[in-house]
Amino acid sequence: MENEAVAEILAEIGVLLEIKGENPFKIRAYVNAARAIENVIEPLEFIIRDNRLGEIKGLGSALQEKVTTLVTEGSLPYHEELKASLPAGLIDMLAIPGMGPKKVKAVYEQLKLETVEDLEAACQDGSLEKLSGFGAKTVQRVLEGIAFHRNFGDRHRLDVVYHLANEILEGLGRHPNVLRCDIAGSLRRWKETVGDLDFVVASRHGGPVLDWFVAQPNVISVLAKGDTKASVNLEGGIQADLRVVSDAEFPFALAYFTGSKEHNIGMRQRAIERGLRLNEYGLFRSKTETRDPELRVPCKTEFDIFQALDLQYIPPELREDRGEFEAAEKIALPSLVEWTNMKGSLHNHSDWSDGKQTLEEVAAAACGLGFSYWAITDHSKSSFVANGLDEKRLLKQFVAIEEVNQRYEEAGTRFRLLTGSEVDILSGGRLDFPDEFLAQLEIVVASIHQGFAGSEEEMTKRLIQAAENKYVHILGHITGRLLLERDSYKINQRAVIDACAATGTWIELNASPYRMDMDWRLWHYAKDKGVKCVINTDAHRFEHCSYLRLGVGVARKGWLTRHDVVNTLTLRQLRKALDWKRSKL
DNA sequence: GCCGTTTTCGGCCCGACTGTTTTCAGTCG
Repeated sequence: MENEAVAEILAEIGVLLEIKGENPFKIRAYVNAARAIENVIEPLEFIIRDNRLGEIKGLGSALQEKVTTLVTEGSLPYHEELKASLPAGLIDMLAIPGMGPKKVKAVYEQLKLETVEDLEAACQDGSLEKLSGFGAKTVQRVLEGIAFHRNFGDRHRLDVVYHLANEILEGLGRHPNVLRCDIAGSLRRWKETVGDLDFVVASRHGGPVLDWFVAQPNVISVLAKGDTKASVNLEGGIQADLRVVSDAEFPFALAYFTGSKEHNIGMRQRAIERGLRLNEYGLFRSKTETRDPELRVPCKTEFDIFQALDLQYIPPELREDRGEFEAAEKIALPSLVEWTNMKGSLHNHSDWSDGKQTLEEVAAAACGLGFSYWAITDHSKSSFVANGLDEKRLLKQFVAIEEVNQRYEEAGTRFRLLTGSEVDILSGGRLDFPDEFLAQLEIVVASIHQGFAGSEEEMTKRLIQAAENKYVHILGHITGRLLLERDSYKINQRAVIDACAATGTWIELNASPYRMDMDWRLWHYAKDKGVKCVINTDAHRFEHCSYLRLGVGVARKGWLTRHDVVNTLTLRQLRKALDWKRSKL
């Protein structure tokens, strides 16, 4: 069993224990263990083989035993028994705002409610309201929560929230009572999907700012509004929270609400070790004081907070408690890739297959955005639904691309379109074009678009076989996942990464907000193995050019630097890099 | 269930808001 699956099961045990009303610290031990395993770069299988499981912080003897069982047996009796002892619907109930573990436990034990549907019925027939600890308002809130959940998922793609959040931020910035403001939360950390939007504002008079916030035209309901914070639901089912603090408190509040929760715990612990106390209002020279400005260590920005805790500045993207503290102590954090480092995208479509724009339009858009090159990698012939190109049409496209490039050259512009294909990896692992033909393409991206139902072994083998082809430069969206819609097909990602390392094949970070594939959590492993990343838009229309910016955010989250990302190279350097694998294998 | 320069027990991050309370538990982030 792979690391991610083990982590998922431990986290689920934590949830189940929560509903059971177990000791909260025992629950945290499971959640912590899940986190710790998520952060382990090496496959657990090898760690167990070498008897090194005890080196993972957070795994004591009991959890080491359980993890070993999971990895070697593929399941854990303790987990199975726990699952069998509680209706599965209770976990769904926990997702409803206002329904925490205590309330879920209460409705299960006292009203025998087992599903969200049961809960809804109990709201309507009045039985929930009679339960001690519940009242009319709670019932109302639960009903709204159920409806909300039914209409919208609880997470949102980056393209949906990115502009919305920045519009609100601009509005806050213009408000006369706002001194400073910023986006916090998982959006600032560039998670691939975002649960809610968080804003932090510095102000001397927060009241009018909160009034402005809850009165925005796209606010559909106000969930809470006090003196310093407000929560609203926005159109589209997105929750947004605003927190108002003083200017002196601002950097602390920003750091606190940026999270992650696990990172914050690490920060607090560092403060405690130094005889200090850290919260959203400051870093205090006292073990008990929580708000006294006299005792606050003066910090104008987040930089100062990290410095006060003997750490290099940790960029928001890395604040996941995945090794950033150890690196920041040694001043060894990577200098993360910047959006402005990007020179182009190596996986894009045109109206020759299922894209919307002509070659000329694609070139104009990409060149207009300041890129140096843009590869046209339309689908290959087996993707008939996507109007894939056969050899004959692709040869025609070469000529058309050459014509466009001619015009740019005559105009004295350096911009170039590159020829290529997103060639299908067929069910047996064979590619959709023969090698002799692939050799004529400047860029070959190999991706799976069909036969998703294969076993993990088969799917992994298909990708490895593609990586072993000397003409394939890049493996495209290796898991095939569609965020919030479709899970990955079964695949051993580490084995694929190993094969790419052995063959000099690059792995795509598909920057479509529907994909963000390969996942940021695996880039550290890939980077350690020396595998390069290509951040590609997979653009099908010119608005998608902007995906590159979202992809860079996620790449930063994967600890990647400019040197880890191929398409930061100049066109000349890129051409050299493209020849490397073909000349070597 | 984990952990230890306060090490085998007794801690484990912390504050705002809400609702149902007559002083605080539960939830959330």
